Amino acid sequence: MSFQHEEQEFDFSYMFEYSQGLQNEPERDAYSYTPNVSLSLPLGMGNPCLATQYHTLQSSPVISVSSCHQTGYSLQNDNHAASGYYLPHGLRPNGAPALESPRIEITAYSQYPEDEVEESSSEDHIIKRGVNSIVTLTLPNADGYRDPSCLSPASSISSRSCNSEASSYESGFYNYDNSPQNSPWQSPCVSPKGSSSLLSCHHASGPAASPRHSPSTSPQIGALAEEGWPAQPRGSRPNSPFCSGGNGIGSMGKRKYSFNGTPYRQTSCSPNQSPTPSPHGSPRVSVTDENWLANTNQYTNSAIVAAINALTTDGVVEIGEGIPIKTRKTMLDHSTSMSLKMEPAGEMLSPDGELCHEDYPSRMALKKENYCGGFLDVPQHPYSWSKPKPYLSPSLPSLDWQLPSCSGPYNLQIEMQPKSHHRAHYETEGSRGAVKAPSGGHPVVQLYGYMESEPLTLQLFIGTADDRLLRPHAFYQVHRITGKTVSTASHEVMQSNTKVLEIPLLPENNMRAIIDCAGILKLRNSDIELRKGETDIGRKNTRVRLVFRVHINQPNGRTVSLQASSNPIECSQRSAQELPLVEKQSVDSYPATGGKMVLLSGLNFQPDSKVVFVEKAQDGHHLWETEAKVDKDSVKSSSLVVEIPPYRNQRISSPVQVNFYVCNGKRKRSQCQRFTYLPPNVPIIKTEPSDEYDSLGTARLPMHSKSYYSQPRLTPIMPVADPDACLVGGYPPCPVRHAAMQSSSPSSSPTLHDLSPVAYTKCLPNSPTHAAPPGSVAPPIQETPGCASLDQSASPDHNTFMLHSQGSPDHLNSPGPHGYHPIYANSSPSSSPVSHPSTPGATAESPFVQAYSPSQAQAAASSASLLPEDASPPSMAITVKQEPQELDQMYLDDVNEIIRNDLSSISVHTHA
DNA sequence: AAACTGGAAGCAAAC
DNA sequence: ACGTTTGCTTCCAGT
Repeated sequence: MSFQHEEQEFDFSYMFEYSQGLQNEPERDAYSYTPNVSLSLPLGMGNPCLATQYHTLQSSPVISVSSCHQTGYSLQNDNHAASGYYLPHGLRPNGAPALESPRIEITAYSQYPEDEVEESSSEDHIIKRGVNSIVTLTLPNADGYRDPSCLSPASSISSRSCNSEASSYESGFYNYDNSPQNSPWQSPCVSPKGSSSLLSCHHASGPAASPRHSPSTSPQIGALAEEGWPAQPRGSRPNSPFCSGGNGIGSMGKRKYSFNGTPYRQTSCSPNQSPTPSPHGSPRVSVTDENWLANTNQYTNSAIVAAINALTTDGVVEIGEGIPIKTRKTMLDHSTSMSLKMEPAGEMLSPDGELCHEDYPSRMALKKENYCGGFLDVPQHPYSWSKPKPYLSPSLPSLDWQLPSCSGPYNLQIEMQPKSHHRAHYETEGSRGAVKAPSGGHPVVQLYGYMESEPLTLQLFIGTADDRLLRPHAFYQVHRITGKTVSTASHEVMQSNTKVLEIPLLPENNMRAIIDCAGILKLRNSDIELRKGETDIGRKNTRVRLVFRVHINQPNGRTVSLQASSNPIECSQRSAQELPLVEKQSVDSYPATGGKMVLLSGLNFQPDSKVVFVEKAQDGHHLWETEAKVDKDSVKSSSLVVEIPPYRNQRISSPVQVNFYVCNGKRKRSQCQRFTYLPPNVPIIKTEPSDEYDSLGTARLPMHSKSYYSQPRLTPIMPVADPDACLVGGYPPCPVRHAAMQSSSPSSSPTLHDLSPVAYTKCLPNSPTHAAPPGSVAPPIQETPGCASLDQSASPDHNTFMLHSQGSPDHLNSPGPHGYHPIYANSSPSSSPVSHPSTPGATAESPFVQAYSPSQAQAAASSASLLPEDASPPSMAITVKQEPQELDQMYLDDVNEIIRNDLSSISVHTHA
């Protein structure tokens, strides 16, 4: 943490630079995006909102943001769409799109002195900022895979950074954390100089920034300058943008010698980067008033941006026009700034910096256009990818935004989930091939409900699989696979330092794509950790998810963006070989009396494997832990039968969500799997037998498709239901389809986020569907309506709590609405799973919908706020960290433990 | 020959 | 402070 100061300073410098750059950039605007962008809206509309927000924000950024959004929404014709986005975003207090927020801030600063900004609460200023900020977004960053600026620098909380984060959470900031990437807060907060903090987010694009940094910075800069680090060709060792070279934490020592040994590295890197290792996280913790202000500002900006995005996404044209050209330009610039990694495949950078593929099918070109245009609402013109196009319009939702998997008639589903393990390759290695499906084939993604003849572009990026909100993974990048064996065309683009693979979704193929062109690249931890603003730690952070997105332009000019994330994928060699993995469980819930045998299917089970049920408080403390009885005789490497232990309290009046994991040794634990204890009188959820079950040959327990990773279907806790749905713009959530695999779960459920569940819960009750079965393989689970709702409600523990507590009531409450979104948003990630509507068209409104229906943004908001209370008032008190529900806990656990320790909170251990 | 794969050595961080 | 364990990267070699 000592570094913080440095960082802050750096940030400052960055800001400086950035702002300058921005200003200079005016030219770029090239495209005015469309009306959509027009974010104007917000502005326009916004004034009121903004102003309000602004104030609000200061107090609680989150809230204010929400409100804005809502307001915006309400204003808009379609609230839905907007809402959708918001919801997802919601989490981020920043709400806003993480990425954006940072950018915004920067701009603002540049134009407006910090002082002014902070001081002035006037709407005008705000507005301006918003605008500026937008512009800012465009900032070129070059850093490689992850944009410091945009992405959450600190974003990922993971680990240690968590500490700080944790604290932040407590402080109520945690929301931000949620949106790690985005959250401008992260780094910004830290800096004492509040404003500066904002800056911090951005990476140093320029050397200038570096000055402050320790000398070491240079490397980064250099790297950035060169290419954003990703650019390097495989063969050559790319240095990661941040070379570890040496110093700092990042250096971690490892491979310092690399010099000798590995020529690659360092070379490019400047030896000195001192990255300020300290994760920004600390900053959060240390939020001071000043910081707060700064944050607030950011926040505000973020909020605005978010709102804008939302609107934009929706395609609200009206708004768009208001936006200054400049802004747009900036945006463009930004795109330009984006570094694309060139691949042999023939991709070309357009002058703009955009990546173009030669080989990409013409259709794709069209799509792309749509893609770009769509967001922007720019009239679509067919263009070839080769054309330099402004990269994503600002309107596109940030990659760390939580989006629903279904909206209205559309439903984006992962029909075939990827295998739970895929050894990622380092840049120093050759490709290790495309991610495969358990069957030997490849993951399959399909968009249901799309009847147009226009091809669409399916985006794919590597997301996190921890308990926090889904966001681009800092340590992994999707890698485009080409060759004879690859049947799917694709092309890469960089979006906010995250490589995104774009794959055509063709009507002739029923909008179905076989993902045989996506591998996973592992970036050196030291390189990433050195990045400025990066708070995530790479160690043991080896689980990822494939995140798919599709943006559908609507006749009304709006764009519906859907997202589906896969089950978690373990990417480390070792883990894949040693860690137990639970893919399915025959029973998701059972009365507190326990006693029922549950069949677990998965990998790496051993005769001495133990199954441990645990219940944790929101703050991560163990409330209860007991080892279940394993039927040693039936243990197979792929299956294991355990007896559900009785819950510690036989008198529970509502479902209680707990977790369990398989343990092969001290540090060899599977991710936590969810399990719900039901009150004696509650009907048990009915599960359907799974195919696998038979295959296992083991007990005849029906298997739930759940995988650890998979979203919890049943579990109320999980955001499963798709928050997404709620989120989705414009359309009511789709009935869940459950395809199995779906990604569902957004594993993302970040600790913080878990909140969503609450909202979730409420929504869900009605919809029976949410539970999503695991992948295609598993049959959907049948839930009893009652049960489902119950579960969710039950879960209040986690879900609900998280939200409240974390956010600190204030957030949520204050603006009312906001709380909402954030929550949902959070959940959404995970939710995705839930959301899949089985039938594309199905319209059944999900509870969410009702609750959130866009039009009623406010209502929703209010409701949202209400929900939490209802759901789990108690939880409110609780705090902070959520436990990862589904996702990978292994790693997370470690991280969480660290955090806990830091927090020094008292833990109660109850051992059964 | 190139792209995958599987395995493991070597080193540093975490225990 | 020291030894052991764990995890990360890089290499090597086989398919």
